[in-house]
Amino acid sequence: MTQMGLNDIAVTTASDKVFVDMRREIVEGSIKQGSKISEPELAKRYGVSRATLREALNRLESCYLVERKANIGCRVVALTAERLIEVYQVRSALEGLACRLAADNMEQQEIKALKQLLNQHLKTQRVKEGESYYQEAGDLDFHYRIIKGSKNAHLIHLLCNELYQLIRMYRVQMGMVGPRVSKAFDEHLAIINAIENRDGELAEMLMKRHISASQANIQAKFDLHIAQNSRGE
Amino acid sequence: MTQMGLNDIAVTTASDKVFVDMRREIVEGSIKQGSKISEPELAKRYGVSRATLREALNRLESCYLVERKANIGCRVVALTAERLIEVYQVRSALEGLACRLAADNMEQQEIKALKQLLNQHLKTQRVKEGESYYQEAGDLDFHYRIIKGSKNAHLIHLLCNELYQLIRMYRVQMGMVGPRVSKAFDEHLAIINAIENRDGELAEMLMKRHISASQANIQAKFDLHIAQNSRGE
DNA sequence: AAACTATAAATTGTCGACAATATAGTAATA
DNA sequence: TATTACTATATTGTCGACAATTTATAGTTT
Repeated sequence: MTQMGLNDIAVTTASDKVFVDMRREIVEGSIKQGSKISEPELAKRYGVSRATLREALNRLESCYLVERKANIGCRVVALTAERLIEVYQVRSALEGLACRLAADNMEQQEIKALKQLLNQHLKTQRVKEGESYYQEAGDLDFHYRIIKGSKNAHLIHLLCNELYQLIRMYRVQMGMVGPRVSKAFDEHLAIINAIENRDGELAEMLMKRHISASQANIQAKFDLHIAQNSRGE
Repeated sequence: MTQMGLNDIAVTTASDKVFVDMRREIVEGSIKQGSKISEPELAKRYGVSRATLREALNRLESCYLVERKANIGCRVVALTAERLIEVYQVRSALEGLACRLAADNMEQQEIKALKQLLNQHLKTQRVKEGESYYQEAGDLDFHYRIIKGSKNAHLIHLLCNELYQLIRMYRVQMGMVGPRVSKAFDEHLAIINAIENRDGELAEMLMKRHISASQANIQAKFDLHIAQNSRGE
């Protein structure tokens, strides 16, 4: 289950590769948030020309991981509490929509498969208590499947390709591991049940709540981080 | 009121200019929807190098006006009925959110100014009956102000910079002039009233309906177009 | 005649170098 | 000492050329 479903882009060209690599490094924090990006330096580091690197930077900008200013340059996005709220407001609206559409458009078979996946998560999770990378991947996978179930290509692109890396970045860098696993599991279950009953309205509401809970969870970690850092730690 | 509020980007660099020019040509249809984009040809036409043109193409891709495939090239987006539905589902969710947030976050002064703008539209519209370019610009302006009133930077970017050009493209190329002006005006009025009363829930609902009506309106023109074209016209 | 193969042309991807702009450092002035 | 003006350095923007890939063409085979 390595990076499963994360982004099924065929990596053909050199700039594709640089894009995928940099994206991982930014999300995971090896390229630090808020840091300036030097084109000559990174081009050398990845062994490509500046043109190729810039192509990758453009795509990173498209998924909100870097910000660009003309004649000034590129910066890795800074994870602030304000931005977290903004992004989650958008995410909630969009995934709520996706979930409502999924209730109408998911095939019976897709629903069944997703329920099986949930059961499987339950097992693995119980076994690998504490180590929640599986949960991280599993949670993502769950959301991905529902989004795809909406059958709205534009929405799928918006969430899976553009927005999700930034959300992942928050989760990874805030160290989202842990205690929400079982609760999140129950919420997932309720959502898929609503979808199975073709109750779009309920599915949308449940998804929005689920995302709100997730946001609150990250927010708490965030405030903790801030407190630690302001203490000069 | 020329292109007012459309996109307040400072056009400094050469690729900026090419981006803005091409965007206009695509939206207005002088570069035809669905057509292949030849980099050498367009670079010559705009008098820039391919590198500069490609930079512009990347940005056009970010606002959904062209689609790119590795080693194959760039195509102008094709306006299909399916895509219209998809885009408007997303737009409805996002602008609904924006409207709800605006009810909380718009300054009293902004609300007042927007009401004045509406009154002004009413006058000009009555005078210039039929010629609805003003309405087109006015409608956009109304939506822009509410979106900005949400004070959610991510949402503002998503709608104003990324999504709106594609929506404009549908409206312009479907020849959206006309009979919906007075109805739309009343809907605008109801929305701003809800915002003034700080009733976010109602404001969101009204905005979603307003957008649904707009969609239905475009859809009708679209079906007409299809019918005409299939008759070999 | 249709379908497959091989070659030629054209298009996109990538590179290194130069031009334009911004930043850092230094000297001069109040 | 603080501030401005200027110079030098570094960074980004743009260009033209080459490499890799795709598309079009011609030729061959069944």
